Amino acid sequence: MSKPSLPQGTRDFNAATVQKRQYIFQTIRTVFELYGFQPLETPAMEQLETLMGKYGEEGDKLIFKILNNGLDNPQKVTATAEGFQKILEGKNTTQITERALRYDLTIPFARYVAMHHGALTFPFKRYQIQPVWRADRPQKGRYREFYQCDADIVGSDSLLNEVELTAIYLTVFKQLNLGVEVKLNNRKILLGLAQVCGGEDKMIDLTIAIDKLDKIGWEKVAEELDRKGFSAEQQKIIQSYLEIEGSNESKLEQLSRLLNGNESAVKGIEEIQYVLDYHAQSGLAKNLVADFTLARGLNYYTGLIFEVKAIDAQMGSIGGGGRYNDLTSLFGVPNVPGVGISFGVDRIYDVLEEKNLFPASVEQNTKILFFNLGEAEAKEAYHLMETLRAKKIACEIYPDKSKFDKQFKYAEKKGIPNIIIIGSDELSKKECTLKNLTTGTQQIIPFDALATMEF
RNA sequence: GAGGGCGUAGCUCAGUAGGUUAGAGCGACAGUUUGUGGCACUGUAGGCCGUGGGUUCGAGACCCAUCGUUCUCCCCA
Repeated sequence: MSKPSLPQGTRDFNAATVQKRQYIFQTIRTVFELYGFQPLETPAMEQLETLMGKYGEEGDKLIFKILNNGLDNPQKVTATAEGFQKILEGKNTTQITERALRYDLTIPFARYVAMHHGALTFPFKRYQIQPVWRADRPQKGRYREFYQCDADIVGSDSLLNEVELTAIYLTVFKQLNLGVEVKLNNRKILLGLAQVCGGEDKMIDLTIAIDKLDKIGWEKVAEELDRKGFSAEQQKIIQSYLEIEGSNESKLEQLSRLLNGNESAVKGIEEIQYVLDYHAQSGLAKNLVADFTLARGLNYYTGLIFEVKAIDAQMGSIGGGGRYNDLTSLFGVPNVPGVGISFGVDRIYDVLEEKNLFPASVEQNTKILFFNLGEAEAKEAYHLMETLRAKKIACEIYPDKSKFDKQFKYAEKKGIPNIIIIGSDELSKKECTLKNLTTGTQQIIPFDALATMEF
């Protein structure tokens, strides 16, 4: 028997970690509900067909596929062999795999809306907090199993939704006490730029190239644009576009001048302006940054796009989202516009941990440990615990009659702040000795007085 | 998908140019102390040196593969 191990990129979470993660989940969940979103859960696995082709070529490769059962069935050897042949040719086949682990929460949500659109009340607002799986190579801030927390609104074109979703970002990170920048851009602006520089069909090439700006620098981006056939004049516009700096106000103005008159860009600028205006008074507005280099890989986005970056942290984006006009048409139900955001809990955790931003209070534990000094004493302690627990005071008794030393050390290790000693003396006087381990002080408390105390 | 670093006790790590029986600190356990912890002292346990193969008279050290981990690229949360 070899040593047990975990699959690559997966983790166990100990008590302290779970509590800190719950703190993040709870913060996000509470804010989602405060904005009128309701929960949804979908299965860990989906039909492979539901997921394939939705995340681009790279994405397809990163989907965890589930091997069909019964491939070794002698009656199916021919079909299985055929299936493997197709796999080797790079094709997918239900003969080998027909299910896969979900890759994100947005596509399963779109599938859900498509399946139930007749029964849902629109606008439909749902939030979803579940793990997703990607067959990516793990590294810092990247896992093969990680949680996303999504909130989406479908069935409404209103920009008020974008306003609310950005407000959710700002509120959650304020509550988590984490400094962030919520970047805003608009696919309509990128489309406008593409129209001005070489045509709509080059939009994808263009966005991929400019998305790399902060990584490889303008020189390399220009090289790539050259390869993709952008003229010197077009590159000059793109360069000016990327060099836009200043306040949000000033950036929008510069952009407006640069792409003068382009209908799509004008619309995109107005939409960003709309969201910024709504937040102008809030005090959190300073964290909203118009960033025209933001592209986002998923090409189902059609309007405003968002990305959240923690300030002063070596970590990729910790959240992202945007508007998609027609996601459910992938599943045969057209004309359901939507907009959504996502929080990457695992990365948020890593950043909060690195910056030491978890409040001490998240590590909830036992408040009182009753020492075990024998059968009769333990029984009395048990009755007292019932009273305390009814008052929601977490307490426990050391299960074995052991030396003081051992019981003290147990309390210490678990970080239990108080211990109660009931020995034969106390038992006969109907009182107990309460000791605070942090201060070292102790007092005698009558049994009936215990339940009225605060811990 | 491409490339690099690392993997020795529960934890953090030593282990020189391959050479007998693989070490330390912390932790755990026991005792000094059968109703008052944290300190100290004494002692004890704990290792298929990630796994499998190879080179060698001899491998924890070298080679190959594999798994895990970490970092970079790609892409992303």
